[in-house]
Amino acid sequence: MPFRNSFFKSAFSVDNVIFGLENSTLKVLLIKRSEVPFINEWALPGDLVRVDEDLRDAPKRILKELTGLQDVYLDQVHTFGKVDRHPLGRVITVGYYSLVNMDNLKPRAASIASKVKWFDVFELESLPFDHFEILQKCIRRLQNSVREMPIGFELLPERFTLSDVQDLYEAVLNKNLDKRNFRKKFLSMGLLIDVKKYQTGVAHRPAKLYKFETSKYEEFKAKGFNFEI
Amino acid sequence: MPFRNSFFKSAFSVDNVIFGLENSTLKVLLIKRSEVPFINEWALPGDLVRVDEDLRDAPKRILKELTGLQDVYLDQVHTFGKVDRHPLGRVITVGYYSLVNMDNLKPRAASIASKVKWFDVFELESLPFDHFEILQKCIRRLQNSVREMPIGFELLPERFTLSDVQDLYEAVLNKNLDKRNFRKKFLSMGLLIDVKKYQTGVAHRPAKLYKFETSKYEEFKAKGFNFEI
DNA sequence: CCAAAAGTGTTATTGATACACCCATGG
DNA sequence: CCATGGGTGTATCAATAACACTTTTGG
Repeated sequence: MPFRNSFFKSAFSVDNVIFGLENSTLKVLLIKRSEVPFINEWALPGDLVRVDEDLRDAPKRILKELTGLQDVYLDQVHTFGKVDRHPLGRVITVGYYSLVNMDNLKPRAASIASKVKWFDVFELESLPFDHFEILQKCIRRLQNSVREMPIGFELLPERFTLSDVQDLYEAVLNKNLDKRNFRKKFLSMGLLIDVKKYQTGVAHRPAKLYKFETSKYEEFKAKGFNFEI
Repeated sequence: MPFRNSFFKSAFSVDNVIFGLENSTLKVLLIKRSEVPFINEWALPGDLVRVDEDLRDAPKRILKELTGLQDVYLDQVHTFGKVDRHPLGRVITVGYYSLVNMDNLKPRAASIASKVKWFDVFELESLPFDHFEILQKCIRRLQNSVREMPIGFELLPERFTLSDVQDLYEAVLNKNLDKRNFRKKFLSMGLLIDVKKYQTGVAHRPAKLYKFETSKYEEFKAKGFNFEI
């Protein structure tokens, strides 16, 4: 590898932890690498930050390449900079996580990858580079965020039931929550709008459908809402 | 400036927000820059990360150069990467904050600075580069940390009174707290050891002295203690 | 009529807030 | 004896946690 000593002595990259929700399970989107090192292994999607590109635009670009999505929730989590974290040179990487709605989403292999695939977050046990550590930090950050603010609606379809929301919270926190307490608390926040419709075609009592009140959400975000579930 | 187009197309740096406490006021250590750009202006101490240096070691190095201190509390806060944040080239910077005990501490001008000086955190209104933004993020991080875990003992002398602790919290949070409630709550955590001594030479009833129980602290940190004041 | 998930209230416990006076010392 | 900060307890209110049964639909 001529890498370390040639054009590229040091560089910065971003790595993206893209979360989705499927069957009440928290998923993460990985790519099958088409480049050395770790070619053909499943890893976090990432790329070098271009010299004329704002740092924050790099994860946006990757997200758009892989999913076609723009304007998704995106949060910077931590920067990883061990000298030997990349076997081919000095690369400091900034870890971001984002939340996307998996409905109608067909991630496509982009230039950086030969394949993309969703994986169960809590079943992964290792990843190349320090990607496993990055993933763990992002999970913890997501869990903390979800506890203190009503985040994660990005993971739900446009109209959803209260049980969907609870499933989401249980998937993210990876634990069960009390139904009555959850509903009481969540409804009292006034973030949900009753759309006056019900589920159809389900083999049980159909649930009320809600949508999400964006304006209230922004208000809460602005003054740092304290949400503890 | 030949900077932008010559050896240095892009680089990463760290910037350090070093907090101290003096007269119940939260302070931050700034340096008077001895280099372009912004020569002779007061700014956060920072430096490029060396190619063979772990990211986390860079703020440690700076801290040691300026204060002689090692093993101080250090937390990575955020990475700043606007294309134009540095006028001479592309520099992405990682912001760290640390907490140091100002007693017996004589910060010295190091290679990066002609002078160093403590400033009142809440009186600063602007700084060069995006340092003001970095400072603000670090303040918020410190405030959140202090709210949810018993952090900040690094800012106190080895033996202190309960009022010292309250002063610390008030300085960090920049607001007044109820004395009885504070004491009740703080003592109930069991983090303080009564050293069975009292202040001397004060013109009022002398206060009990405490020291800090490190083992309990580590225990709390490990399981993510929930401290809300 | 059975299976499945939706929906609903009350009680007990815990934690948060608000608040005012006496105590020990130095000067 | 005065000024200064140290030290203490209670009552109210709000939030959290624990807990079980009825309802509506499809098959």
